Amino acid sequence: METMKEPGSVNHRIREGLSRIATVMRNEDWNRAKASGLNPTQLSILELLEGRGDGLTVKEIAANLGVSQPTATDSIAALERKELVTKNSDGADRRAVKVVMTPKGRSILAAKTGSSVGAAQDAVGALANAEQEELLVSLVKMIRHLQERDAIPIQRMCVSCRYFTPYAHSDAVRPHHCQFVDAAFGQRDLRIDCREHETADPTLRAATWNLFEKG
Amino acid sequence: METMKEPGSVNHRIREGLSRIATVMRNEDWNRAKASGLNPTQLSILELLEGRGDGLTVKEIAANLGVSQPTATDSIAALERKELVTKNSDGADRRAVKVVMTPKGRSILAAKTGSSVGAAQDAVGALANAEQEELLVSLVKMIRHLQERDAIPIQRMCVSCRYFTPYAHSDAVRPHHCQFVDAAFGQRDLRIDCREHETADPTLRAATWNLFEKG
DNA sequence: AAATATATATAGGACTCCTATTTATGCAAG
DNA sequence: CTTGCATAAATAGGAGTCCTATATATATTT
Repeated sequence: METMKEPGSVNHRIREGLSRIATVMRNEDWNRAKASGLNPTQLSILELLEGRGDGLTVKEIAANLGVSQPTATDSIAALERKELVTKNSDGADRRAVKVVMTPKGRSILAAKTGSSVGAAQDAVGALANAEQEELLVSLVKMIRHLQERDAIPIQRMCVSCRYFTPYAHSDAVRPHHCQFVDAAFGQRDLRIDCREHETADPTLRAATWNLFEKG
Repeated sequence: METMKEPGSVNHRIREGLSRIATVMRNEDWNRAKASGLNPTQLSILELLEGRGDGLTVKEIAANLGVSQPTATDSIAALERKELVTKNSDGADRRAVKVVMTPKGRSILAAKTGSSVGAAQDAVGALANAEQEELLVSLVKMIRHLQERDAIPIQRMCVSCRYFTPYAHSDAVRPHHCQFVDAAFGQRDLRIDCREHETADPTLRAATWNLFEKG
C-alpha cells in the first residue's frame, strides 16, 4: 500500500497493537498488585515462583522478568522485607541462592488469584471462539520462535514439554495428548505456563514442533 | 478440560502469552531507547507526540501511557531537561499546557525510526501471512472493545476514523477504502496509529464497526 | 459571586532499573 | 595444588518511574 501515507509493515502494526494492549495489562497489574500491597514486579516474581517448590535462582528470575540481575536482587530484597520470599542456599552451588516463597507469600497469591477478570481478558472474551483459538496458537508460535533464538527463557508451554504429543488423535476438537495426565485436549487448551511442564530435549522438541506445525 | 491439572480459561492463557511477549518488547524498548540516551517511557512520549503538531496535554499523555498525571509530569520534565519537548500554553484553556516536540526531539526520533527490527517483530514475521492478518484483526477488535469501555484512550485506528469505509469494494484483497487518500486497501493494512486519523462521531463509528465486523 | 470541577504542579516516599565493581565460589590447566 | 578465568550474587551510586495526597490556578456552573 504505497498509496497510504504512513510507512510500516504488518509486523510493525502488530507490534503497535500488542504494545497498546500491553499498556492496559500493565495498568491492571498495578491494580491487582496494589490490592495486595505490592507492585507489579513483586507480584510477577511471586507468580513466577508459584508451583516451583525448589525455587529459582536470582539469575533465573532476572531472565524471566527481562531485567538485569541487580534489579532482580533489588526486587527480591523488597519481597524479603515483606517476608514473602526467603533465600535458601543451593545445595549444588554455594555461589547460588534459591528464592522460594514463604507461606505468607503463598497466601497472598492465593487471595489474589481467581479474582478480577480485568479489561484485557474481557477484550479477549469479545473475540469469537475460533479467533481466540487462532490468537492463542499464534502467540504460542511467536513465543516458541523467541525461545529458539534465546530471546526469552524457556517457557512452560506444551510445545516444549516432553509429555506433549500433538495430533495424537483424529478428534478435531481434541487432537493433542498430554501424557502427564494421560488425556486428550484441544488447541484452546494449550498451556503457556504449565506447572507439570518438563522440558523435552532439543531433538524431541524439534520433532514435536514439526508435528504441531503441520497440523 | 477438567482432566488437566491447571485451571484457567483460554482468556487467561492468552493473557499470559501476551504478557510474555510484552516482556520481550519492553526489553527491546529499553535498548532502542538507550541508544538515544533515553528510557522507554521518554521514548514513548516522543513517539506519541510524533505527527501531532498541536501537541498533547499532560493529561492526554498520562492517559496514553497509562500512568498517573503526576508521573506524566515527571517524565515530561525529564524530557524538558533534555530539551526534547517544550510546553506551550493552550490558547483555549489557560490551565492546560500543550507539550510539543522540539526540533532536537524530532531529530532523535528520526534517527531511531527505521532501524532495529527486534526479536518481537521477528517473531511476528515467523507467522504465515494469513495468520498475521488474523492477528492484526484480532488486536484491532480487542483495542476497539477497550475503547468502547473507556479502558484505553481513543486510538488512531481506521475503524474509529471518519475517513474509513469498510468493505466498500468487492476486491477480496483490498476491500476497504480510505477517503483521506482515496484508495482501496486490505485487512493487513489496517492502521493502529494513523497520523491522518480523525475520530468519527459515535454514530458513524458504530455504523462503521458494524460493517467491518460482518465482513 | 460562591461553589464546584478541572488541569497541572509539588511534596514525599518506595522502588525499579541501569552500569560498574566487589566478593565468593566453581572449574580448568599447568 | 595453585594460578587464573568464569560465574552467581551483592553492593555502590545515581537517574528516573510511579504512586497518593495536596496545593494552585483557572474554568464552569449556579
